Amino acid sequence: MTSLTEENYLKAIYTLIQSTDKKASTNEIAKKMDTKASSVTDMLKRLNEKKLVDYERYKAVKITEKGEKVAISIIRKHRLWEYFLVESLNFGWDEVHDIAEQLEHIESVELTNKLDEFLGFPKFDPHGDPIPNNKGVFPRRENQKLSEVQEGKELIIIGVEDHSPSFLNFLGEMNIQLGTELSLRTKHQFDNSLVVVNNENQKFTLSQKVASNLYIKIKNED
Amino acid sequence: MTSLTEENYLKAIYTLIQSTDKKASTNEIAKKMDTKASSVTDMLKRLNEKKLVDYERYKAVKITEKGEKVAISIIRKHRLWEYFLVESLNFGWDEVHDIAEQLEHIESVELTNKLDEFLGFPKFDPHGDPIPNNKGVFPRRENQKLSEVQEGKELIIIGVEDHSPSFLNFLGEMNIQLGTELSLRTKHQFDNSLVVVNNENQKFTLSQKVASNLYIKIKNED
DNA sequence: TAATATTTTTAGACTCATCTAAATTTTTAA
DNA sequence: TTAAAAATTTAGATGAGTCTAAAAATATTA
Repeated sequence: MTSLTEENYLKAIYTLIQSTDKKASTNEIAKKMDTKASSVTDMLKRLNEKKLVDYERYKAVKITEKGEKVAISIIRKHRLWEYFLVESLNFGWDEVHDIAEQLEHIESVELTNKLDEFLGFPKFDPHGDPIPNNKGVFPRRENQKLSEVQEGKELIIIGVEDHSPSFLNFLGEMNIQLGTELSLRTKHQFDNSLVVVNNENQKFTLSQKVASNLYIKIKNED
Repeated sequence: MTSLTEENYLKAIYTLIQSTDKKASTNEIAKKMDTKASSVTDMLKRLNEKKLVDYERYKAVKITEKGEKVAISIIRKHRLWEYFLVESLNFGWDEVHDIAEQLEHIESVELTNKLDEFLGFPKFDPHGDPIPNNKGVFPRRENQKLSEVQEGKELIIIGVEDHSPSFLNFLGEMNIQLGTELSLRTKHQFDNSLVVVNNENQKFTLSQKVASNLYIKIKNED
């Protein structure tokens, strides 16, 4: 049995290890969980006891296979619920995070699988993040960012890195959503900002920061 | 802010007061919550502190208006989620209780209302229990039980009192579900068992205990 | 109404998850 | 390579929710 709090720690540790490297430090976890380092230490001892992480004091933690399974299950539930909230209940993609944070802890494998089926086995959530299947396998997603694209290319927005409402609202104002097609006109050397054109022939500039938060797929390239 | 545990106590107290009379005793609450009387006392003090119940020691508790609002909100969510699980996800009516017990604590008024809308504003859940609307008002339901019906009457099953999987499975074997129409042939004086006939002309006997767990509406009577 | 039974509450302890403040270990950099 | 800085852990406390065992209050019944 894993408690709600334990599940949240495991999710944090798992995503930290994914995004950075192979281990997560106490301080990193504390920052991500918005808690104190001493609380993290306490929890790491408990998770180690339960064989959900490999932990030795003063050394960064690794997640065990058992712990990884829990983390992936939470992520699966989170993303399926986000999909449900947006596609079935008509929430905006900027409104679903906090609700999904709660729903991800509902415990019932059958519920998760029936929800998955009801939704038509979606591969990506409303932010373009891959949804693991019931075996825990993630679908492959292109990991190229808009900031890495060459001038002249045509591309499609397939995901966002930053999930904050402020960023998502900003994209909304620019008429950018998943599936939006853009053509990259110019890359300014000076600040790495980009000039892009959309399907309605609207031209606008995106800062390096914005571009590095957008996952894209080059058009006609597979 | 009400915690998950506080919400469960309030729900228990509210339903006890509904079903019995005007007040709930410590022991009754303990039984319903499957916990010890001393734990109940502790919780009643806390709920009283928060003005969710009116409590004086050694006296049975009453729920306040504030507490009632919380309880009704939990019941609303529970029943809407049950409806969703059965109607959208194809769960059986005997499988949804435990999952709904978890989902009822998800905190988002907007979610509840959007779910309600998505489901088409259902008035009754899969067990025939009334679903309060977003103002907390319950739809009216006939409260007559099968055990109170006179011989010769035609009736429709509109609800069950006992929600246990064993009872619901038993009904399933008898081909009884919500909406099932029956005609009451005979009432045996000896043990108050009933002989009924369904639409397919199958005749069977129902014990007093079963009959007193079925809510019905007399056919052609409104 | 007094004795007994039942119900309810208190006292004290436990677990989970958290905190602050102080101590320890590791890392960095002079 | 040693001193300072940073990261991490320990010690001790707190709050929510629970428990057992004992005490107190209320209800029952002879």
